[in-house]
Amino acid sequence: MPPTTQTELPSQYNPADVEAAINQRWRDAGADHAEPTNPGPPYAIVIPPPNVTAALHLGHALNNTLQDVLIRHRRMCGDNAVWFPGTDHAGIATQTVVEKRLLMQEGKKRTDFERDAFVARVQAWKDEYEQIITSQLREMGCSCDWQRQAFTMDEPRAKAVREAFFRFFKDGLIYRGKYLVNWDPATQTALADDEVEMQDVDGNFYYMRYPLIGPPLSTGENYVTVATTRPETMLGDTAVAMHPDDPRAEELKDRMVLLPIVDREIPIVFDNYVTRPDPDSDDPKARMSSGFLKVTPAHDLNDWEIGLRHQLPIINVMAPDASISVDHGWPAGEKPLDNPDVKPLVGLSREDARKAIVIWFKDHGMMEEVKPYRHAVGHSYRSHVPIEPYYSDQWYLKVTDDRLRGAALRAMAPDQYAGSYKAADGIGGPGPDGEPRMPSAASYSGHLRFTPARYAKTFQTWHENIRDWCISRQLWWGHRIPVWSKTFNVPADQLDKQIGPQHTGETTQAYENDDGTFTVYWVMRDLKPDRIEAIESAGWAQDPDVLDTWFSSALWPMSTMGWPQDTPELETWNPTSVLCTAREIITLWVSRMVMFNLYFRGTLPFKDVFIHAMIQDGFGQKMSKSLGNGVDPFDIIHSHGADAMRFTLTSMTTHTQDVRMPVDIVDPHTGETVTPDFITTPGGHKVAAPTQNHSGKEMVSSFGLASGQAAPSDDAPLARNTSEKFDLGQRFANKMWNAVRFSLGNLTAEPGDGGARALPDRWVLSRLARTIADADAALGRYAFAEYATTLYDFFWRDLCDWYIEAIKPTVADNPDQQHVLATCIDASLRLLHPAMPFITERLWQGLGDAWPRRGVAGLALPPSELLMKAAWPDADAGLIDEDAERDFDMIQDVVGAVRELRQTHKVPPRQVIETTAKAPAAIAQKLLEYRSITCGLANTIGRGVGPDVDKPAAAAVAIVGAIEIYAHGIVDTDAERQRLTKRADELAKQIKNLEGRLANKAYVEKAPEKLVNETREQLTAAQREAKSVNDQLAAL
RNA sequence: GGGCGAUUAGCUCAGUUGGCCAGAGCGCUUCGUUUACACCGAAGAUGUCGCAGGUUCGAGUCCUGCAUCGCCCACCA
Repeated sequence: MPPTTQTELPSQYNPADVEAAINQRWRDAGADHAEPTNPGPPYAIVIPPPNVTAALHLGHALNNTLQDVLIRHRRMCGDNAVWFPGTDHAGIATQTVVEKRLLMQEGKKRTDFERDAFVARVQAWKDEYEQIITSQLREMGCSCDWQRQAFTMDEPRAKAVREAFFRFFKDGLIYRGKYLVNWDPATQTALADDEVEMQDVDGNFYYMRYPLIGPPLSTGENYVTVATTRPETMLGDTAVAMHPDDPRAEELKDRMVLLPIVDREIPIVFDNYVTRPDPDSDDPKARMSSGFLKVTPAHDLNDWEIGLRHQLPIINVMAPDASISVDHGWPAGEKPLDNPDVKPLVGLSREDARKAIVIWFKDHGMMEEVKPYRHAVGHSYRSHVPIEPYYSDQWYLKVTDDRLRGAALRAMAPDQYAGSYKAADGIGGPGPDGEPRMPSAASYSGHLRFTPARYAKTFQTWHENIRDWCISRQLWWGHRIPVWSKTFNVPADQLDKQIGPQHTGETTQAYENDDGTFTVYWVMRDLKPDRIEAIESAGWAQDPDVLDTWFSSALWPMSTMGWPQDTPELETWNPTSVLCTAREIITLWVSRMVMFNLYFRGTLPFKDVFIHAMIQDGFGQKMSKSLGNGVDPFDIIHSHGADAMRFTLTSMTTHTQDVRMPVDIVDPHTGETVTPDFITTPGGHKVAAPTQNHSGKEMVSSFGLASGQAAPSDDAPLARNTSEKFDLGQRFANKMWNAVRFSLGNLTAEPGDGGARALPDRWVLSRLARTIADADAALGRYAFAEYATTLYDFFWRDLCDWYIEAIKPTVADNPDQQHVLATCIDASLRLLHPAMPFITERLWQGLGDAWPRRGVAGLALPPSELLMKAAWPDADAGLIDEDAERDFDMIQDVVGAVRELRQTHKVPPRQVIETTAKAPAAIAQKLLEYRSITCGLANTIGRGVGPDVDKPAAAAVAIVGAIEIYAHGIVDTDAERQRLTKRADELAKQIKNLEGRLANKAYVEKAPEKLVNETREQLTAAQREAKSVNDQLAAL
C-alpha cells in the first residue's frame, strides 16, 4: 500500500495505484463473506445473474453498483448482509453467439457437432465469459460473497431445476400441450416471445374469394371475400370467420365454403374477434377488413384461438423449414398429391408458395383486390427471418393456475394493487368457499413492493393477461428436460401394468393419441445412471429439448441458497431484502421468481423490487451490441477509476425511466478523447461513424471485441470508450483525496477530544448530523441520487469550501479543532464508502495512522480493521445546533457580501481591505466574536463593528439583512452605482410582488399563517434593504 | 393496438405531499496559482418550466386536451 502521510501522497488521485491493493486487502480479510449464523438482522440480495453471452456493459455496472451501495451500507449498519453472485446460462442467446462464432471462425454449423461436443464448446465459452464478468465485478469493487458464486446450470442449480420440474409435474402444473410456438425456420428452433423482434414490413393485403357451397346470397354473390396478408397459409384453412353482429351473418348461418385449390369444405363460424369493415374507422384493420377472416389454426396464433373456440381441425401445411409440405399434418384423406392444383406447391418455400397462390387466384379471377399494407412482422432475433407460428408439441407450466398467478397477485402490497381483477375471475380474492386461496396471505412475509411504484402496474397487468408458459426449447444449451417417453398400444386399463413401478422421485403422465395409443411421460428427479439405463433399455427415450432459460432463473433466489435442501441460508436470507433490476425483465423474471418462491416455500423471494433506469446513448437509443454504442465498465475504470464510475452512476439514479450517456472514444495511442461523428442508419438509428485515430486508422471499440462481435485485427487499434459524464465522479474523488491530504498535514497535535468547539466546529458537526440522517433516509427510499448529492454537497460545499477554509488560520494550534476535522473526515469517508469503496478505504487507513481516535459525544466512530467493516455513523440529534447554523449562515452571507464587493470593485485578491459593519447590537456582538472567520475567508480586516459605527462617505456598501457592511477606500463609483441600481430594481420588484400577495385578502385568509408571517417578514426585510440601498445611491 | 415515461439554463439532469425570487454539474464570462486540490478557488450571466385550457389565495408540481421524443408489452386479417 502506498505511503500515508500527506507529503508522500501525490497531489492527484490515481485510482490505479489504489484499487488493486485495496481489493486484495478485502479479499485477504474475507470481508465480503457472510454466514447465516453471523449476528445482526439478515439482509440479502441475489444478483440478477448476467448472461454469459458477453462481457458486462454500463447497464450492468449501474445495476451492480446500486446493489453494492445497498449491501455495503447495510453491512456497515451491522446487518448480516450477503450478496449472492452468479451468472446465467442464457440458453438461446449463448447458443446463438457460439454458433455464430463457430461459423465465422471454423465454418462449422451446430449440426456438424455431436450434441455433447457442441455443448462442450458452449461450456468453454461460458467459462471464458464467466471469468471476464467475475473480474469486471471485482474490479468495480462489488462486495459479492464470492464463496457463494453460482451458475444457473451448475449441478446444485440443476438439482433445484429437476426438483421444481418434478413437483410441478406431479402436482399437474406441468403438462404436455400442442401449441403454436415462434418458429425460426432458418435455424429450426423455437424462440421465446422476447426473442422475437418486431419489424415493420411493406406487404400487401390480398382479398381472395372463397366460393360458397349452395345458393348464392341475396346480393347475388356466390362467394365470400377474405382479407389476408398471408395467402400461402390458406392451404391450412379450416374455417372462415365473421363477426356475429355483421349484417350478413344471418344469411350465412350454417353455410360452408369450398376452399380454393385444396377443395376442402370448411364452415363459416362466428367470432367476436373478427373486425367488422368500416372505411371511416381510425383502426386500419377496420378500414382493410372485408368482414371475413380466413382461419388457419396451425399457422396463426389468433386463428389457433378461434380454432379452439370452435373446435376446428388443425392442419399444418409446412415442414420445419417453412416449405409447403403434406407430411406434417395434412389430412391424408384429402390426397393432396393427387390434386393437380396442390401438387406444384409442395416443396415451395413460403415466399414462393405465396407468389404461386396469388397467381392462381388471379388466373382464376378470384383475386378481388391487392392493397399495399405496412405492418409489424415478428422476426427471429437470431437469423432475422420472419417467424413462423408453428404447431408443435411442447411442455407447459400452468402459470394461470391460482396457486401461481393468484398467489403472485395476492402477494402485492395492497396499496400498489389496482384491483381490477375480482374474485369472480379467480384472482385477487378469496376462493369460492370464501377462504383465502393457497398459499394464504398470512403465510407471506410481508408484501411485494415496487419502487418506483408505477412498476407495480406492469407486474399486475402482466399477471392478469398471462398465458400458460411454454417451457420447452428446441436447443442444446440448457437444462435437459428430465422426461422420458414411450408409446403404448394397449387399452387404458392396462397402461399402469405396462409402465411398471416407479421409484421415489419418479412419476408419470399418460396422454392418449389420436390413434388410440398412449404416450407416457416419465419424470425423474434424481438422474441415477442405473435407473436411466433401466428405463432406456426398456424403450423409453429422453426428451431432446431443454428448458426455457427463465425456468432456472425463476428458482435463483432459492437455488443460490441450496434449495431444495432446507439450508440455514434459506432460513436466514430467503426472502431476500430487495431485488434490484431493470424494468425489461419484470415480466420475464421478477414475476416468475415470485410465483416459484411462493409455490415452493410459501414466501416471497424478496420484499422490495427496485427498478432502476436504463442507460441509453447520447441519442436516447438503448445500448446494444448491434449499434456498437455499449460501454465496457473496464473502459471507464481505466479512464476515470472505479469509484468515479460508481459515484456518477449512483448520482444518476433518480426514479426516472431512462438516462442518457453520450459515448466518446479514447484514441489508444494519444489518450485523447474523441467525440465521433454520427451517421443515421436506414433503420433510423444513430451510430458512430467510423472514427480514425491520429494515424488515420479506424478505431474499434473494446466493447465490440469483448462481446465477440468484432474480430480483432492488426489494422484496428483497440479503442476504449468513455463518457465525460464520469468526470463528475473523478473530480469528486480528487477533491476527497486532497481534502484528506490537507487534513493529514494538519493533524499534528497530540489528539484532543474536540471538547472545546468554535462556531465552525459546532456548525460542521450539526451539518454532518443532518447529512447522516438525510443519507439514511435517501438510501431507505432507494433515492440513490439524493444520497450521492447529499454527500457531495456536504463534503465539497460544507466541509471543504467553508469549514476547512474557516479553520485554516486556527487548526494548526488547536487539538480540539483537529479532532473535529478528523471526525468529520472519518464520518464522510464512512458515508461515502458504499458509493466509492476504494478511495474511502484507502484514505481511511491513512487517517487511522494519523489520528487513531475519532468521534465526538453524540457521534461514535468506533475503530475497525477495515472501513468496509466499520460502523455506519449514527449521529445523536443533539449534535444538530440550530444556533450555530443560524450564526454560520450569517457569516456566510457577510463573507459572500464582502467577496461580491471585492469583485465588483476589482480589488486585487491580495489587497487587504478594511471594513466596518453597522448592525443591531446583538448581531454586532456576534460579528466581533466571529471576526476571525470572516477575515480569514474574505481577506478582510473587520474593524469598527457595532451599532454605533458612523456611516462613512465614499465606501462601497453591502447589505445583508440587518447588517450594513462598508468597505473603505475601494470605491469605483460607476460600478457601485450600477450595482446598487440593479439591486434597487430587484428589491422594488420583490416588494411589489410581496405587497401584492399581502393585499390579496384571499391569500391572507386562506394560506397558512406561518406562510403569511413569512411573507410579512420578507417584505419588511426587503423594505429595509431598499431604504439602505437608496440612501447609498443618494450619497453617491 | 395497449401501457409507461420524458419535455425545466447552451448540454446532461434535480425539483418528495401545490407555498421559489426555479436549482446542480458541465459549458460560458471575469478574476485568482510560493496557499490541500487548476481534476482548484471567487464572482457573474443565462429559464414564457413543450403548447392550450382548467382547479386553487397560490401551479414546474394537480386535472383535461394537444404536440414531440423514447421505452416496454402485444397476435402478420
